[in-house]
Amino acid sequence: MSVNNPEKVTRQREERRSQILHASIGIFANKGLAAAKISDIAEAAGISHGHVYNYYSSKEELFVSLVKMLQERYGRVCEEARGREGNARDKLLWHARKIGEDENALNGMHVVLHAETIAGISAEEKREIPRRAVENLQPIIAIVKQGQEEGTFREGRPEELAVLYFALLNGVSGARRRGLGAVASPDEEQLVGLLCK
Amino acid sequence: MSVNNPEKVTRQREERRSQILHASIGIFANKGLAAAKISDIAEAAGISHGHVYNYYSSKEELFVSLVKMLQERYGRVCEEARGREGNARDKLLWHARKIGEDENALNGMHVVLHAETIAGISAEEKREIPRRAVENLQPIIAIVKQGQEEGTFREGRPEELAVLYFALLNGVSGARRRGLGAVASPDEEQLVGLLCK
Amino acid sequence: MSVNNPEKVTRQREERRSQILHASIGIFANKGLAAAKISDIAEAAGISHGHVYNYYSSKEELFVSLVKMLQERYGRVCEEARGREGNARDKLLWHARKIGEDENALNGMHVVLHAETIAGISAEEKREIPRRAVENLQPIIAIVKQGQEEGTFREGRPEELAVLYFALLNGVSGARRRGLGAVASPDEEQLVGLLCK
Amino acid sequence: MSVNNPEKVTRQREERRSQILHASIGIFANKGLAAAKISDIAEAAGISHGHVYNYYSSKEELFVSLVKMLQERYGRVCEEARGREGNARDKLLWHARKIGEDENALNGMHVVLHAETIAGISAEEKREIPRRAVENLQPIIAIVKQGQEEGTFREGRPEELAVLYFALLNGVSGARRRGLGAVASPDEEQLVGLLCK
DNA sequence: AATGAATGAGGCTTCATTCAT
DNA sequence: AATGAATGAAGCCTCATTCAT
Repeated sequence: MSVNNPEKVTRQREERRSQILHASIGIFANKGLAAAKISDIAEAAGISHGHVYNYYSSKEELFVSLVKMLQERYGRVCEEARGREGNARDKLLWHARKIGEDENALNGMHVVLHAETIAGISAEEKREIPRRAVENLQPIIAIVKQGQEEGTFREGRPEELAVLYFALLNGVSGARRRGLGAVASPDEEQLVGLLCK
Repeated sequence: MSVNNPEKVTRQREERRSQILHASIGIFANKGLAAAKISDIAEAAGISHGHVYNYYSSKEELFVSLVKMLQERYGRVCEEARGREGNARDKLLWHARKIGEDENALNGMHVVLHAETIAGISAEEKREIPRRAVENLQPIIAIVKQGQEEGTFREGRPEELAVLYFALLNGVSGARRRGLGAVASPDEEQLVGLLCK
Repeated sequence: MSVNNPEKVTRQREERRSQILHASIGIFANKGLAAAKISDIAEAAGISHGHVYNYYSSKEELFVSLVKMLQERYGRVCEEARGREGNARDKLLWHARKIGEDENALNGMHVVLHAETIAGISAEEKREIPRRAVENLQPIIAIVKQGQEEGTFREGRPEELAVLYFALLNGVSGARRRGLGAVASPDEEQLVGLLCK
Repeated sequence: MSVNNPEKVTRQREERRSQILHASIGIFANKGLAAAKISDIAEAAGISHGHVYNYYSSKEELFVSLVKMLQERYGRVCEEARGREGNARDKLLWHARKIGEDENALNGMHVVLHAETIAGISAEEKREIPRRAVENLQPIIAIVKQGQEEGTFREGRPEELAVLYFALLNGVSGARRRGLGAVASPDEEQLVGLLCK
């Protein structure tokens, strides 16, 4: 069957690539690139370790593919937030909740944040990562501008507020990933509230 | 000399331990425990790789010692901030600047934040790390309480505001460590300002 | 094939373990645990050094497995000797010849004899080794008793004669392994003869 | 003082060499050449590890010196046994007891017996060791001949009986070094008795 | 003489990657 | 496609040896 249906073959191949990629998020997030073993990822994906190499030529390529996918996915969420109906506060709240409720997204941020400092990936890819990060910040900047125009957001350069928002998002997700969640786990409303007057 | 002066020998030994420890901060911060090579650290410390083992019995012990030292040092800064003269805003500003101006402190936060999720360290040490993290949060919580009493800080549970402050500190230091610093680099005044009305 | 036949896979795995174990006898006998290199053993087994670790988790585990196997095999020879038809002298002669003609058995005695004094193996295993050694002495003791009842063996506590026999077996095999074989190489008949009147 | 008395300096140097040599017997006997650490030996000798190298240029040289010393000492005991007054049985009994009561001598046999199979010593030294061993066997052979002439010893080639005696001596000392001593510990009278009618 | 800090060669072990099945 | 046996590069760690004091 698959022999006779090249389109289906391609689709199945894409699905398998995606399966491996998603299985690797938690592994990379918890262990980092160096400590993550291909066999860990294969096990999480439910395949043999050798089979991973039929889809990705190396651990680094898998990692870079993952980072790219995560950044693009995160970028789409940012774009979607900006494009929503309503005021800036609601947009940002929707964004924070969208990220906060998705464990993969939280883990993904973690993965991405460490990708740049990492050895073993090509220089070109290393340049792409912060470029996409800056690109992904634009919709947030736009939302902040809207909020300032609406008079609900704090004053200050929108870029800086956007970075602070991103820092909060990461910091809070990190705190949850660790022990501080037991002390206090601020919700998204508080988080977004900090940017408002 | 060293034969005749045991006190000096002990001190020199401590200095060498400290030298290795400090040399390792940047390495661990940039690469993580798994990717950091003992030979990297030895090189940064200006000694041979074998000599490291005259001071630390393993890479893991070195890492755990570093995390402990960094947490204690961070804890002292937090305590000192709380104990200072003046209002809560000034205390927190002093704290943020103290951390922000010290590259080792920033790198150190990064090291510590990833220590807990890491394999290869004893269960006991793993428990100690979040315990010390929570302990170190107490002075910040106290400052937040003071700020709320003074009427300058936002309302909300002090614990949650303290966690948000910590998240901001980390997030901003992380953003500086990476490419976002080029877009915008919020200063400490803005950072602390978010917690104020 | 291997995919479809789990029984065969298991058997092949056992065979490979056994292959490594047997290859290691000569290495350990000639060099001892500390001086024996995993790469020596791998080379003797005809595989790469890394592959050894797919079958044994460490050099020590391999060594302990070897000692255990050798003791059990030696024990079976002792049991078989006791269970044979005939008088005590013939039984012991058969035993001495069985051991003497098998280079692996001779090397094996050598390995086992040094296992107990060795560092780097677990306390439990260290206790097991002399226990099995004593257990393996029992059939010899029984043969000595029979010989004394038949009136052909020397008087004395059977345990002590059995230990003397064991000492002779080892000592003669050791002498052969070394230079004294050139001077004189007593045969099994002489060896067993010493225990007889 | 020592500056002014070169003879005394030489003597003290010899004493220190001897001290190290004797301290090393137990270490080498228990661990073997490869596993014995210079620091173990230095500790047993009560000096610093670096100081050992003021007396021996390498671990191998120390080991070879030890083996030589032990063989010569053993040779003197053999010679003395042969030269004693009395019948062969008493001579051999005296010999066995002399060796048996001296822990260093027992450990020493153990050291020597493994010296030949060991790597890391020069080819010339490797040839010397069995040569001295054969040389040391001569007095025992002479005693055996005397015993056969006296009619108290078993028949057979004297060389072979001497080798058997040596095997017994080693085997019994080995059994004592290990667990079999708990089962039975044949005394020298029994040991020598085996060679007699 | 005596110490122990320092070096680096070498062996153990892991795991990314390949490849026969 | 899928498996896992097999390889070997690379990093941890030990310890023989050197050397400044």
